[in-house]
Amino acid sequence: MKDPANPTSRTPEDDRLRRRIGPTIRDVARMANVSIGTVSKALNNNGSLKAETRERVIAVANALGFRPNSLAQSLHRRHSFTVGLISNDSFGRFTMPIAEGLEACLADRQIAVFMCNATDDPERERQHVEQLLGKRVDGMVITARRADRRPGLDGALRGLPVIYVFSQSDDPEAVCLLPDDEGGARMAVEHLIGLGRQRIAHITGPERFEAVRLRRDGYRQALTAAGLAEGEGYYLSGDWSEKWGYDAAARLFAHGREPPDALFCGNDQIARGAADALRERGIAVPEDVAIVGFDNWNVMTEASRPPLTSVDLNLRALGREAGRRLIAMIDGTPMRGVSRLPCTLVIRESCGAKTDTLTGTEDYA
Amino acid sequence: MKDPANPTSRTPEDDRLRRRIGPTIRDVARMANVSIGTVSKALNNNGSLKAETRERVIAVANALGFRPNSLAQSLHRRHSFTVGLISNDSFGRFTMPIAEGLEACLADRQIAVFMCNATDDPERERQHVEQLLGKRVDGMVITARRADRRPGLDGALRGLPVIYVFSQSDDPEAVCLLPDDEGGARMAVEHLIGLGRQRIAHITGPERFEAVRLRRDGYRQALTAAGLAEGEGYYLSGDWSEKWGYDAAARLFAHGREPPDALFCGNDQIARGAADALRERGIAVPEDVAIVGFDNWNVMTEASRPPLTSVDLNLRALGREAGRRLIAMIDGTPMRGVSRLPCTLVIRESCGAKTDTLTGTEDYA
DNA sequence: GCCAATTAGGAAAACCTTTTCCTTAACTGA
DNA sequence: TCAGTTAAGGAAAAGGTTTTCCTAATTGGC
Repeated sequence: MKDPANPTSRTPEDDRLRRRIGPTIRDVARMANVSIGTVSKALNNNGSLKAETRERVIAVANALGFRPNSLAQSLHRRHSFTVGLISNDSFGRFTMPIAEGLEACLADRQIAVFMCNATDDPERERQHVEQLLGKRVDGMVITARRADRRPGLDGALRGLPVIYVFSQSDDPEAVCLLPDDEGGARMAVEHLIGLGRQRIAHITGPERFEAVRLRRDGYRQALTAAGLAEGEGYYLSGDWSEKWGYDAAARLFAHGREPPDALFCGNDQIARGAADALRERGIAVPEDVAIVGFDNWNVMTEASRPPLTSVDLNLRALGREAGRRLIAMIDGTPMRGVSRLPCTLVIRESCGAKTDTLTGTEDYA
Repeated sequence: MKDPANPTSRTPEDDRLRRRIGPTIRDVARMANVSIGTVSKALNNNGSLKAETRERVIAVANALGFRPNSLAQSLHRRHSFTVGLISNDSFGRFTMPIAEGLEACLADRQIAVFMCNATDDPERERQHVEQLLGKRVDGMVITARRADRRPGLDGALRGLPVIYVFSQSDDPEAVCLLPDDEGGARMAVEHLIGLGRQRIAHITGPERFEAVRLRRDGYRQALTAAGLAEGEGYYLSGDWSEKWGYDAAARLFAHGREPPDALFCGNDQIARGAADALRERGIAVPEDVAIVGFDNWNVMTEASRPPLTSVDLNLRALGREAGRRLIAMIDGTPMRGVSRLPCTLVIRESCGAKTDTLTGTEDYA
């Protein structure tokens, strides 16, 4: 049904197509009476074109609502301006702030983020990696893998920039970004010592978490540095729940022997549970016992009575930094090894100091 | 520096390139001694090829680790197998389960999800939409916009499938998917009535939220249907915090007049605050007063004493359904209007019934 | 008024696949 | 043996853009 009088006129059916798909660079070229190469040059501000031509082309492109096809651009440029984020906690409480920081950083550079949830299932992870590689992502971020470090994804992604955030890899060459749990704990306990506390107990989560071990180490370092002894039975490892905090505190204060004058807790839920236990026993917080939590999860810190002093992992900052490093790697800067970013101590009422915010010092491992 | 004896041999420098970028269909074709068309046919299982050829090509492709370039495929197929998700609560507590459900549904169909955070800023939203359109997404999901409905994004995305989840649009044609707040509230209150409660109060969040108004309506419908009157001062609107729940409960039970025998709360934080207030007054839950919360946020429901019965919004299911509908729209099925998905009542100890899970009936508006 | 140098813009290859159409060869049946 | 099918696979266009190379036109210098 082609019009033999005008063989180039694919306008009728063409137009209908375009309406669904948007105008292409050819449409702009035709309207502006130039070649498609010229349009490209005008829009990307290179080549040598008369100013008038450039402006005219741009005007036509705007009038038509032309939007360059990123897929075609990527195909040619060998960069997709796209990265993948593989989460393992089902987009949980930890992945969210990381994703937010990452996305904010990358969005500034016009890089979009594919979000995938692998739920710690190696097979799903593999599928996602496969898909992302097919889509030619420029880089990849892996977050919140479980304690048990799995072999890297190294096989498939030869040379592709990858960064593990809040998560580790077996590969010593891998780039990992983590919060400085040890430093954060040390800071919290030093703060308590600075407030005159001498008998500081530590109630925390399951030891299979590296974070638990690191926070414990930080706790002990601070005690040792101040010449304080760790009281008998003052280190209590359980699960991450309020109930455990409540029970552990009850245990600490039920004994006949001298009770602690401060509790450093492995997370805010534990801290809140402990605070509840003390309140029910008529032990005043912070007067009799100071409490410091970990995570600075405002749902907990603010609802706790009194509001909790807590260590913030700065996950948003972690995400942003991951974005920066990934961009650097994509731009060719070589990177390797594990870095830890400082935590921040957010002071509220439960420790007896005046409200403040203290940030740890950088401590790259 | 071309080898005149073998003009097609781009192997030396070519190979180095390939190593970074991976083999292309040409490499497979060359290795298998067939044309690229044949490779394509072999891998996509169409065209007419001898079984032996097909297998040989596939074997070569595997050996080379060939991974088709999605960008090139999309360019040709006019489908990118990609959708955009624009969140407005900074990947908050509500977006995440929705995203999880959506991703799970779409991943089954090999569709990847771009996640963008607009933080309720129209300008950022516009930028993200622009970027996504450039990337030629097949569809778009908008979540968790604020109460104040903003004009649709309708201008730019002529004809692109868009679905609003947990969020509304001015455009009456827009496809919206929401939880059935009203039905969920009705179910909760009917459940309390069924347990013999007669004086049921409702402590809830700020009235500017449509969810608050709908839950209140459901509450009143259930009372009316059972021939019960709403007690004087039994409806209390405040903020979403534990503190408000605590204060409101204190107010309800401090008065000289007859106290409620059940509390239906607008969210779990309020419910937990109320439970704390009652416990401190020596009022037994659920014996003296039954409590039902809303959101079924396990951090709250499980830490509350006793554990909270609560209405689950089924956000994961909402996300999955959004995925299904988006796929349908992409496949050409026309859709419009607002749908609401049923909530589920998760029964724990705070209401005095035996542990159970009840799902509301479908109720499409 | 002529040659060289510069400028403006076009043509076409390249990026990687898919798909349509076409050619060749082998096979079928008479 | 020959015409007519069918099977197998190749060639090339298409998809939308960027970039390199090239041509034509303009300018400047003498």
